[in-house]
Amino acid sequence: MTFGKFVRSVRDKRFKEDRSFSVRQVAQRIGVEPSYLSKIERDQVAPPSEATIRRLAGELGEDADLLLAMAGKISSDLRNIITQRPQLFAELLRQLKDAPDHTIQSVAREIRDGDW
Amino acid sequence: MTFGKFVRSVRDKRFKEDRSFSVRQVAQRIGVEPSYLSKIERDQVAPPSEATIRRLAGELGEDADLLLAMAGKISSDLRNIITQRPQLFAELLRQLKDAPDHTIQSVAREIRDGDW
DNA sequence: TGTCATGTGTACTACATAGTACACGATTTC
DNA sequence: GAAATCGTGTACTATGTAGTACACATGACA
Repeated sequence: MTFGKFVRSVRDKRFKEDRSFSVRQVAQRIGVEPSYLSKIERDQVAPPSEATIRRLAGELGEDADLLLAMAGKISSDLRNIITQRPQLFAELLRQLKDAPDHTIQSVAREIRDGDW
Repeated sequence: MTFGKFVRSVRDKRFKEDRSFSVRQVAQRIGVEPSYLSKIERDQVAPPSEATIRRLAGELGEDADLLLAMAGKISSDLRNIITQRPQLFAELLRQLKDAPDHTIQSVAREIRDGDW
């Protein structure tokens, strides 16, 4: 599923129950031209900037990290975390590349619970 | 330390013992114009592309992830790892943001040793 | 049946990215 | 002291990013 198709499918769903989720009105609320949002949803142009993706995610009630990932981007706060200690995080991420989801989850949970 | 100053300091050190580490010769080996490398080293232009940074790191014997981080970039393979499972890795990284180095290291080691 | 909102096509723009090409004066080397 | 090598200044370019502005045809609806 491309970025555009996903956004369109989500907005369409919202639109069915709330007429304020038209291309025009959503575009206005997130601060872009309707024709631009239309092109984005049909993958006629590349996904928008991180800031615009965030506003779109907020408006549609979707996870910003997920939308950013679909756009091939990484949240700038995550980039900052990594660039602070690049070698450490590079090694960790490469180790976790093929780890099952539950492994990553339990590592995160154990860190959060302070078991380290 | 900026990207440019760091590159210059490393290349200068190599140059002292090996005359083939001049701006001109390094530039030629990594496939860019000498004037461009000169500008990079004096921070007169933004750091080069990921591909060029990788060639430069290889040539200078420095860690590519470190040089990329100094350029404010993230290795594309790491970006791929994250965008495959954005929510999972986003949570993990935010948990690890303020963790001490040894915590991140021991997590990586335990994953590698299969203790999960 | 006229008006109103809808989605979209076309044309254009400003700024960033990632460099090249070439000339110049200074320094080194033979 | 001529030739080669050095670093750098200036000018230019192609492509990508992130959009705007406006017109148009279509369909809803009152």
